[in-house]
Amino acid sequence: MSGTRREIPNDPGRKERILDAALDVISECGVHSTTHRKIAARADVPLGSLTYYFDGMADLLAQAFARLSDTMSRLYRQTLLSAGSTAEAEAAVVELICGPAYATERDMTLIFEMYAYANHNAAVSVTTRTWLERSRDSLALHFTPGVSRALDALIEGWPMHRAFADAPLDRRLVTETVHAIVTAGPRLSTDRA
Amino acid sequence: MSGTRREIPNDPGRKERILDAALDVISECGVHSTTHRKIAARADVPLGSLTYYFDGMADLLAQAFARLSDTMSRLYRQTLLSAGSTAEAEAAVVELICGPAYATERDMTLIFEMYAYANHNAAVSVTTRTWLERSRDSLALHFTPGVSRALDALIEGWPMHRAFADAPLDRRLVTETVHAIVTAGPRLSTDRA
DNA sequence: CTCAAGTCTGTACGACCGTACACACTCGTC
DNA sequence: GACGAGTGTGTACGGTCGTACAGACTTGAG
Repeated sequence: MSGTRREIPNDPGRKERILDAALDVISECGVHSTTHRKIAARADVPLGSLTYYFDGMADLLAQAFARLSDTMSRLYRQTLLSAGSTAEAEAAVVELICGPAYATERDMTLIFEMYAYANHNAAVSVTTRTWLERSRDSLALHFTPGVSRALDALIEGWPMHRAFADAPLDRRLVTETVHAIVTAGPRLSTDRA
Repeated sequence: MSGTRREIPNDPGRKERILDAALDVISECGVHSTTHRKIAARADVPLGSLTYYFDGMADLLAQAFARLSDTMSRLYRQTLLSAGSTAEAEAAVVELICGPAYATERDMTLIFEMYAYANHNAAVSVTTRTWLERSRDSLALHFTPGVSRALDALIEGWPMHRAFADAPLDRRLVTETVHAIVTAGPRLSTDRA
């Protein structure tokens, strides 16, 4: 408008492709052996692109994890939004814990990596905190704050065990545990939100 | 006995000091930026010692995490062994979730790092699996298998949230949730162990 | 003491990494 | 077509890393 074009990328969407490639590399190699070169190769972009779009490795990882967190939060919320009753919400929670849809092996690995890395990177730390808060907010659509907190802990902890156990989760046990917590709901104190 | 001495180290305990130093470095810097040199400096031993005692970085990390797992398992078991009744066992579980004794910031960070690294290292993967099994076995001293599994998930997941939340855990809520699960115990199926 | 056998270490090397930056390319404007 | 502002890239450099290894050191036996 003022004479010459501005800020018009030659290859739109490139940044996102790099972030997706980064998540792929992280899930396969772990943050500890993720490098610019591996990501560039995976995204099929030149090495220089990474320093062009991102301000160093820490920035790249932070944005990749932010993207992961966003994707997961959306899936999470959608799953709970689709529940029309408390009973359906309970089933949704069970699904989040047991179902392969929510926690693929890739996703679980990435979440582990994010939690670990968050302890050493301020930006990823707030991303993680935000993701946990959003989870709780989604649960709060159907449950009291106390129940939400308890279920959230369960949703975090149980797939974690599943990730390392050789046997699949016992769906009936999960269902009954969720129900026990929800049933105890009215008695669960909600000291602070 | 057969002529000359054998396998008598000049500096016994050195290996363990290196492993402790490694855990310090991991908790401070994360596996992703843990190096031989940082560990050597922290342990105040020459760089060459690390290659002398350990067969590469992966081996060093694996042994460090094995040491961590062992320490934690022992504390865990001791806490539950000291409970004389189901009520005391419940209190012990609450303590494990809320108490600062079990999950110091350093320990939580290390556990996160172990879980993340386990997905990329076979030896650490079995260490992690063993640690989870030992946790469940300790719980089984007081609870049915089903309840043990549910509580174990809670013990894993709740401190995880605590680690990133700004507010401390609501002890009353934890107590009541644990009680709800234990109370539901007889009804909790134990499909497979 | 002397002497091996075994324990340890200081140094150096090759590999790989992150990053900077000079240059090539693209495309709206004229 | 020519221009040039802004977009994107190939390469090369300094730095750090893991690791190998020649040799110094320790120690019990003779």
